[in-house]
Parts: sequence; C-alpha cells; structure tokens
Amino acid sequence: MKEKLPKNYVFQKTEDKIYQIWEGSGFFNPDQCVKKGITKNKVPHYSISMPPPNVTGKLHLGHAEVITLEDILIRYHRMKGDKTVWIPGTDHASIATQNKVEKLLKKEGLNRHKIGKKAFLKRVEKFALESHDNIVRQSKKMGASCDWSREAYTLDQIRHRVVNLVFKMMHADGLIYRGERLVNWCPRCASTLADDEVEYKEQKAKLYTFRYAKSFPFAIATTRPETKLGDTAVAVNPKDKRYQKYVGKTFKVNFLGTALNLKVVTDREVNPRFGTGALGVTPSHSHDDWKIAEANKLKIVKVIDEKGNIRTGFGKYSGLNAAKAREEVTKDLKATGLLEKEEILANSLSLCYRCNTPIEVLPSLQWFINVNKKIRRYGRSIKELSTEAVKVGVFGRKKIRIIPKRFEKEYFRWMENLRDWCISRQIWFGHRVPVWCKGKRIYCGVQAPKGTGWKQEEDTLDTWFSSGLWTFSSLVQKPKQIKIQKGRLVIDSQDFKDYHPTSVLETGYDLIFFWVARMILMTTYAVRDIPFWDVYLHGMVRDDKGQKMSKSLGNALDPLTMIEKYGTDAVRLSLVVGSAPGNDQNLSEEKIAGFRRFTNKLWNIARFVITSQKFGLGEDPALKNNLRVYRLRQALGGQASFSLSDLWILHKMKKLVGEITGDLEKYRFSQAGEKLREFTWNDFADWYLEISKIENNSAKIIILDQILRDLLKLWHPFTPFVTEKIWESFRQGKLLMVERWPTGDFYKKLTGASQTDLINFELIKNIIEAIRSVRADYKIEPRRKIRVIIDIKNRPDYAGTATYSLIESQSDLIKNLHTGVKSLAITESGQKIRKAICRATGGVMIQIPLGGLIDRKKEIARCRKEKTTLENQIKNLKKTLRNKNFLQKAPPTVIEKQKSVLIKAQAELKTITKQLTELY
RNA sequence: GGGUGAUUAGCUCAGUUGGUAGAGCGUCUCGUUUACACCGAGAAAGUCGUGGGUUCGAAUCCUACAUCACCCACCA
Repeated sequence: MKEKLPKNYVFQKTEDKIYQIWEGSGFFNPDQCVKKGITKNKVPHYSISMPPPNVTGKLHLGHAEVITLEDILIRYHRMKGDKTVWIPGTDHASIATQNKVEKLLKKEGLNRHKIGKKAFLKRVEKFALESHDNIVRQSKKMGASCDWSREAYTLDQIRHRVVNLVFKMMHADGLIYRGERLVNWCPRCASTLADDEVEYKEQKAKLYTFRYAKSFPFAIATTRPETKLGDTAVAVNPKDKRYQKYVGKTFKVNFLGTALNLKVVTDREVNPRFGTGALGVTPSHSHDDWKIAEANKLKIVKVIDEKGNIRTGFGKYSGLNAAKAREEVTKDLKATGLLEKEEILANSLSLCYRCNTPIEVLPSLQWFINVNKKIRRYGRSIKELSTEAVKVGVFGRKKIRIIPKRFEKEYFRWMENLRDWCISRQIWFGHRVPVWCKGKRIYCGVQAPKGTGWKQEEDTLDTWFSSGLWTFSSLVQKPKQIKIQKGRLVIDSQDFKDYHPTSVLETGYDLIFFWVARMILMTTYAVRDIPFWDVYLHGMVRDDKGQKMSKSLGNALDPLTMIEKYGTDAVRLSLVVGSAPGNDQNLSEEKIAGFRRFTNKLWNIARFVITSQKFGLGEDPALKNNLRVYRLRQALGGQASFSLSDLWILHKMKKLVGEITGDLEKYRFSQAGEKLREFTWNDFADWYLEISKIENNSAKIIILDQILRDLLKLWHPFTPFVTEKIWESFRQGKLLMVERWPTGDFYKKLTGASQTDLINFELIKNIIEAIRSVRADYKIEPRRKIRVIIDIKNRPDYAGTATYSLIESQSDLIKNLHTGVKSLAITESGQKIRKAICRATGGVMIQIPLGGLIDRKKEIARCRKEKTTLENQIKNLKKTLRNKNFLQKAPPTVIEKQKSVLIKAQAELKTITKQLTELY
C-alpha cells in the first residue's frame, strides 16, 4: 500500500484530478455537507455570490484574483463548520457581448443589420455559450470551490423573471418613467449609455470665438460650432456688466442660413472669464444648456441625430456627420468674417466605455429610474435608502462595511451626484423592456398580456439592471419562488432565507459604482434589505512596470498559461501575498515562479514527515493511524517528554493558528500568507525538522504529525491543490477540504508551553547562528570540527545556574545543528580565552579558539563597528530610561522591554571590549 | 477645480491600535548535511519622498510641498 511520493511536486498531474475528486464529493454544495454531518445547519451561514464574469471571452488575472480571494474565504468558512455556499454565475453583459459578436461579424464582412435580429441573437447566444463554457473551465482550473449546481446566468429564465418583476414593481411605484431627456448616445453602438459608462480622455480641442451674424452685438466661444445651429439662447453671468443691457432681449439672426431666435438670459454657472463670457445655449446637446433651457423655458432644437449626423432642416449641413459639419461651419464662419479667434484648449473628450467612440449628448425618448422620488412605503428615495445603508444602516441592519474604508467616501459622493438612471438600451441582446403597447394602451408585466395586437418595446435594459439584482436573484431556483404580493417582492426560496444578505461582496474597486452601488440601490428597494454585510475591494493587477495589463500592449499575463507553467497554487499565492486591500499590485512572472518554489517546499516538508522511517511512518496507513492515536494518548498521559524545541514549536504553532484565523476574519490575506510562509519555511522546516533529525524523544512524532496536519489545514484555503494532494497520502477517507479548521487547544493541552520557552529557545538559536556565522566568516572547512566555549557571566538578567543548565541541556543542538562543534564548554568566569574569536549574543560570550587563523585587522574593524553601535544604543536607552516623562507615560511593558534590551546590550559591550583589548 | 492612493533595501512590496524597520526576488561567499539545488548556511544592503509640527518616543498622527498613479466634476 506504499505510495511513492515523487521528489518534486508535480502539479500538472494532480490538479485536475484533485478538482474532480472535490467536485465528485458533492461538498461544494452545503446541503451535502449538512447531510453528511460535515457542517451543522446553524446560523449564521456564510455565502458569497460570485461576481459573474461577462460572457465575452476568457478570464484574465482580475478574475483570477476574485476567484482566489473568494475561494479562500469560502474554504475557510467551510472548514470552520459554517454552512457555506458560493454561487457561481455569468453575466450576459449586453453591450459588451453584442459588440464582441459584431466585431466577429465584421471580419466576415457582415453586420447585424445584414443578417437580421433573429439570426444575430442566435449568433450571440452561441458565442455566449462558448464563453460560458470557457469561464467555467477556467474557474475550475483556479480551484474555485463553488456550488455549480446553483449556477446562475443574468439572462436565464429565472433571472429574466426577477428582472421583469422588479421592473414592474418600480413601474407601479412610479419610479420608472419614460421621457425625452438628454442621454449619452454612442453613435456606433446606436444606443444610450449611463453616465458612468462614459469615459473621458484628455485632448486638445479648438475653441472658436465667433458671432452668429454681423447683426449680433457680441461674440461667443465654442468648441462645437456645428451644434450652434440649434442654439436658442445666449447665457451670461448675471453679474457681468458687459452684457446687462442685452439681458431679456431676443435677437433674430440668420446663422449661416439657419434662422435662430436667441434670447439673452442669465445663469450663475456662466463663467465671465471664460471665452467672451457669453455662452451659446444648445439645449439639445449639453447637460448644462439643457438645465438653462429648463430654467428659462427655452425651445429645444435637435441638431444631431442618432447616427451622429446633422438632421434635416439645416440647409447644406444636413446629412453631414458632426465632424465634417464642424469643418464646414468653421470654413463658412471664416469666409463670412464671423470667426474672430481660434485657440487651443485642453478639454476632455467623452468616449463610449465599450467601443471608444466619441459619444454625443442628445435628447431621446428613453426609460429612466427616478432616483429622487420618495417611495411611499419607505418614505425615502432609493438614493436615500442606499446612502443610509452605508452611513447608518437601514431596515434594522447594521451598516454595510466597505473595506478599505476610504471607498465609503467615494460611494457617498457618487450617490449624492447621481442623476436619474437611463436604463433603456438600443441593443438587441439583453432583457427586453417588459412593456407592451397596443394603440395608446400600455401594459407593464412579467409576460405579454393576453390578446392580439400587443407589441413589446424593442429596447433592452441596461446590463447593470440585472446585475444589480444579483445577490438575491442568484438565490432563486424556481420561477414560482418569486412573485409580487401586495406591491412587494416576495422571495420564497430556502437559499434566500439561508443566505441573504450575503456575507461579503468581493470585487475590484473599479466596480464600486457600476455594480456595488447599483446592488445596494436595487436590493434595498426591491427586497427591503441590504444585499451584503461587507464589501471587500481589491486593487487592479498590473504588469511589473505598473502598467495596466492589456492585449494591445501585449503585457497581459494569461492565468491559464501561468497555471500550466507554475501551477494554480503558485498563481493563487502570487495574487494574494504582498498586496494590500484596495491597492494595485504589479505582478511579474518571477513572482509567480517564486511561489511555485514554495509549493514544492511544502511538498517536501510533508514528504519528509510522512516517509521518514525514523518516525515509524511509511508503514501501512491504517497502522500508522493507530500508532498516532496511541502515541497521542501516551503523550497526553504524561508519558511524553518535551524538549525545549518541542515547547518552542508548539507555542509558536498555537500562536500561529490564532493569528491566521484572526487575519482571515479581518480580510488580512496577505499577512496570513506571509506568516504562514514564515512559520512553515523558517521555523518548521529550517529549524524544527532539522532538530528532529537530532533529537529523539517520544513527543516528536506526534508533534510533527500534528503540526503538519494543521499546517495543511491552514494552508488549504490558499493552496488547495497541493495540500489536498498531501492529505491524500494520510488515507483517512476524508477530504482536507471538509476537515475541521484547527484551534489552539491541542497545543495548549499538550504542553502548557510558555513565553519563557520561546525566549530560551531564541537564545539557543542565537548561539547556533553566531557559531555558523563565525565559521562562514573564517571560511572554516566544513569537515573541520571546532571547540566552543560559552561564558555566561555577563548575562545578569539570568540566574547563572538556570542559564547554565539551559545551554547545557541544549548542547546536542548547539553541537550538531550544522555548526560542526566538537566540544562545548560553559564557563562563568568572564575570562577571555587567548586567540579565540569572540561573539556577543543574547548577553553570552561565545568563544571559538582559532589560534593563528584570526584575522586581526578584520576582527578589530568588526568589533569597533559593533562597539560604536552598542555604545550609541546604550546611550539612547539610558537617556530614555532616565526621562521622567517616559517612565511616567510609557506602558510598563515597554519600559521593561527597554530595560532588558539595555542589560543585554551592556553585557554584549563588555564582551566586545574584552575582545578588543586582546586584539590590540 | 475637488478627492484618493502611492513614495520604505538594487527590484516587487508588507508593516493591525505610535515603542526604534521586515519579506520575497536579485547580488556576493560557502556547501553533493540520508525531505527538497524548485535546497541549505552565511553576508552585504534602507536618514521609511522633502520641510515643519504633536509626542517621552513617529514609517505610522497633523500640516505644507514635490513626484507618480487613479477617481470625480467642469470643460462655452
């Protein structure tokens, strides 16, 4: 039954198999865990709705980050015994997906209009399905322990029903209205965009100063002369004396062939120092001008149509696209002598966030959500509800916690400035607006009304409308489970009852407005509850130079390639360790490679513990297990004897378990990973395992076994594959994934190790390190054994005998832990031995007789440097300890620490001085 | 224009409530120690961006400035 463990961890051969075992076990599903008694069905439960990736292609490192962080939380809570669910899903991402397919069509020389709506949608669905399969495959590669049986899609039947129900409710509450308002329009997508779907790019524009006509008394400045064809007023600052005589007057002018009626109005927002101080008001193509028009009841003249062309009725300019029209208008202004000035101005260009096309602002008949209207049953608007949810808490819930906290401010600011949300899109792919018309009759509902002649709206909904419902829509399994009763949404699914509000929403900070805010908006309104308790925002993954990873730059690391090269566990660690919440991180391939070394190290640590004949392992697993139990009983029965190193490692391990648990509870992933690595590699492998080759006491086997098992558990959320693979060799029938998270109890019960043991062991470590250091300094051949004399006289904080017996008892370690010590003597004379190298550490004097080997100059320089450092340190410490303020105000522990540091430093100084005296 | 973050060893970054600076990678030296060379041992390396302040004590708190990055608003 012996299983050979290869020398190196071969992740390529194990990861997929391990994932299959997990999946096959059914334990991704919390119900199965409860059924098999793995977890108890007691509250609170733990749940995360995975941010659904867009079905636009494949996953990038940002997704890998999401999966890693959430999987860590999920695995931790599952092991803790919480009933834990992680719901996976995908987002149809209407505009993004449609654009992607349009691009594919373009390559084939087609476009969506050519092939028609029906064929196009079929094509999109096929594409979405392929993407979906890819995403699922990749998520599994990443080790995502999500419950695939609960998978959801923002455009499937159930989610469609939820969307329509919420729409219907909002419509009934008067929150959704249809109206002609200014919208952001992407001429390429031929669709509206929400305010935050517009991106801005700095550019240099030309600012033209001109008069509408010779007869017009003053000039105005504009960057978009072509829109001036639709001007209906000129606005000036009310305090601007230059224009006061014109205010209220209306001028009829002929502007390059178009008749304009221009009323001179005032508006406080007009900056008298910009341009000429007079602003041509184009209500149809500027948000500000629209406001001015509303305030002054101005006429609205549309100039640009939805294709980005000048509308009919503007003479020769009609039919031209906006850019061409600008050229023509400018040329004509010049020709007629109306243009007074042309200057360069830095401003920002508005672009579509999906296709980078410059967007137009224009009035259009669209569907909106009123964010300011008070909802009768809440007495507040959705904006107010959402603000309260984070500021003070709503519906008796505590407030939603955003981590890191600084993003709260951004959230509030966004909420404050939020305008009515335009939710209709002229996109084919998505949820159709659930409104049907027949003549003048309008019906809003979940399904088409009965009877003939009803025609559904062609527009689809903003993709964020359905994503905004995600935390609860993903917890519905059957259409029947959700309905409207007495104007309220009723969700009657066990999952919703168990898991909502979800425990944490983990996502990149770039989604705080698009998605996080919208979920709060929609959920507080629709289900009268918050969507999640905590929001954890991670930073962006950039390349090693800090640049954004992108295909066009060719600097994007592909998670799949990285996984093939270094294994999933290494990729996961590299995304988690060394980055702080909300901070961007620069990721290089070298970093990932570094963590592969760690997975291999862990593998070999386990290999050593498991296969070491010395500890009776490598036997029949069943026997081995019995042995373990037997030895454990023996130890607990007081039969085991613990060495200092045992006490030290047990104490450290106990501390570690507590710290890692605390770190995970507080989302301190990076710290947890670093502490684990530090303990595993340095304390456990480099020290304790090495010691175990020397010391031979009955407790060792249990300690090694126990610590390895617990380390595997602690590591499991971070590196699930390698830990599960190692666990497999224990053959206990139970998966590590569902093992119970460790507590410190074992270590406490077993030993009662204390802080003193830690300090004592540190002294031994220091001594060993000092000896090794001397050997390396003097290039003493490895084979050559040396004599070591340790004098303890100058260490006054220790009773001589205690220190003596401490060192004495550890002489085996001092001799054999890669120090090459032949004989060890402990003295209390304080005498310096002639021709011996001398090191001061931990207050003791370590002497190594080297005879003529001593390099006097080198030693003198070294000692002098050390002496100066010590003297300065002592001076400062004394100064501090003499300071009355310090003694009064500093906490006692700090004072004690300073005192002991001083004593040690003084002892070390004595040693150094002695050494120097001899050398001179 | 408003705001946020960053500035710590050659590089990439940690640093919980103020107690006197850490890791990984890289560099240098040595090593075939029976788990691992994807290893081990040792070493070098930092005025914690700059100036001021609070404090017994500041990488950490306050303030001003500089550089970089990002977000929001305006942009006639």
